[in-house]
Amino acid sequence: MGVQFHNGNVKPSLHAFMGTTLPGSRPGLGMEAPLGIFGDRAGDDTAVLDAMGEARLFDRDQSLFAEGDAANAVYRVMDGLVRLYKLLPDGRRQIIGFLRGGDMMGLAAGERFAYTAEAVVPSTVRRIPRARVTALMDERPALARTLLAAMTAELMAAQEQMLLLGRKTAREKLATFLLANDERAQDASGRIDLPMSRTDIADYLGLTTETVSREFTKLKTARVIRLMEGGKVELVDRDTLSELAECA
Amino acid sequence: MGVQFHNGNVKPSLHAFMGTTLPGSRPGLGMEAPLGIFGDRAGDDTAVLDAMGEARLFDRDQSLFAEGDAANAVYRVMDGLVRLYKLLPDGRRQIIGFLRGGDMMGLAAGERFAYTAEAVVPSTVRRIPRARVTALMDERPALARTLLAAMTAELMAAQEQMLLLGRKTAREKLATFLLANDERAQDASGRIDLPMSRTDIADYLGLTTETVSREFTKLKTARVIRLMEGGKVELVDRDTLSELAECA
DNA sequence: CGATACCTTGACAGGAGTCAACTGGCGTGG
DNA sequence: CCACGCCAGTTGACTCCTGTCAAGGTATCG
Repeated sequence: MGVQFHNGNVKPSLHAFMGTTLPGSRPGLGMEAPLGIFGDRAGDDTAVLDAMGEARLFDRDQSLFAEGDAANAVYRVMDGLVRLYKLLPDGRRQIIGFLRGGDMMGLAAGERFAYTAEAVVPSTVRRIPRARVTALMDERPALARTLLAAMTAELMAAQEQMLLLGRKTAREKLATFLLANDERAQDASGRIDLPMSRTDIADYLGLTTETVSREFTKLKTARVIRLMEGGKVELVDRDTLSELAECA
Repeated sequence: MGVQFHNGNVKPSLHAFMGTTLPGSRPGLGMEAPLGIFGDRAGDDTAVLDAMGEARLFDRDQSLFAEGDAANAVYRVMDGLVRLYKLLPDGRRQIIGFLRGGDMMGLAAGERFAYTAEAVVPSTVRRIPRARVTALMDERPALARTLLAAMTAELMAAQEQMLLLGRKTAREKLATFLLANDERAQDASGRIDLPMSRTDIADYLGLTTETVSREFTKLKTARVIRLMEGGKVELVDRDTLSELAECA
């Protein structure tokens, strides 16, 4: 008995993670800012931010900050991969985003962080004190617009993720995840680099490790993807994957 | 056999919906802006916004705009209740937020809206062209900060909702929902006004109508809540409800 | 090369979904 | 005014997708 697939429409997939990629910075790495209310005049204000703060290397599983810590700074991932997550009292974990090079975090926080940030692999992260950011906004009002555009993108991604978590099946979730990463994490040979564990993926998609593993296997058996060494994935049949993702 | 409850910690619940309540405006109705990076100098810039645009009455189930429409304006709910939702091609629906008086929407949009907005009950909504907002931001740079604070609150609520959708059980979801509304939708007698249907609640919590109804019944049988006429709910035992919500 | 962590696979269980019937309120129209 | 139809809500019976528990495989690393 082969894997049975639903029918569905082929549509562009969601493309953004929770991380705020500043438009105009790191061309080719960051996602494009939506051409909305704030994005129309986004300059390269981020070049200023990049020169600020100190870059630091975080080891695998080392935390940048924890839920409840005072939110005194914003962070910018230069290289590597960072996970953001929230916990329930009994230990259930929901990953709310993965951040890659060029992404920012910590902008959307109150006095204290509402989530924990950890390096998935050794990662270089720049820490920028909040006072610096506010001061810079005073100097350059355009920066506020840039940040608004970045937060817009982040919020839209969050809404897309709510649709996924609330209404998609396990298979649709994984297919959506793979296609989202197809746009963000392709290496030179067109393969997707997924350095995070099955548990991480499960906690991001609202599933268990076992279910993620089973769905990976089914996609592999159906020749839709190929699992390569080093956690890389090759998308063999993107059309089928798009159908499976049920993207709006 | 009575309803069996889990044990858990009593913690403050999530309190915000997807709507962006502008801090400083409509005291007592809007939620407080987090005292974060942008909120520290949020003035009453929103008074200016309130004077702009035209207020209009929308009937029950009438849409303000649909997913895919050009995002030419932002909207502010003056009175009533509005639902925001996304659809999958096959009709599955995820409500990403309910907006009450004082809430804004449409700030976080690209060229086109990524969700549909509909009045749940007859609602008065102010429509403010985007050009007005951008112009006003040029005049008053502080407005950008206010908007950033508002979007921060919205994003934090979205992340809390991701935790709910991805990791909470049906009972925990409903308990969380009731407590969230306890802070937002209390009437004079301390009861919660829930004008939306069971289907709306289900689509907001990632459940089905039947499951929502069953959990309501269980809470009622356990004397934790009382279902009143007119869609009102009285929270009899908030402590138990907090335990059930498993809020972090 | 052994220890450990991660992944995969199998067997089984259970929570939520599906399908269906029944109830009650409400508006409409005979 | 009351009957009817309609819709939302509730409840029951049953299904099934995903979770749980457990075992075995494989890669990594000291």
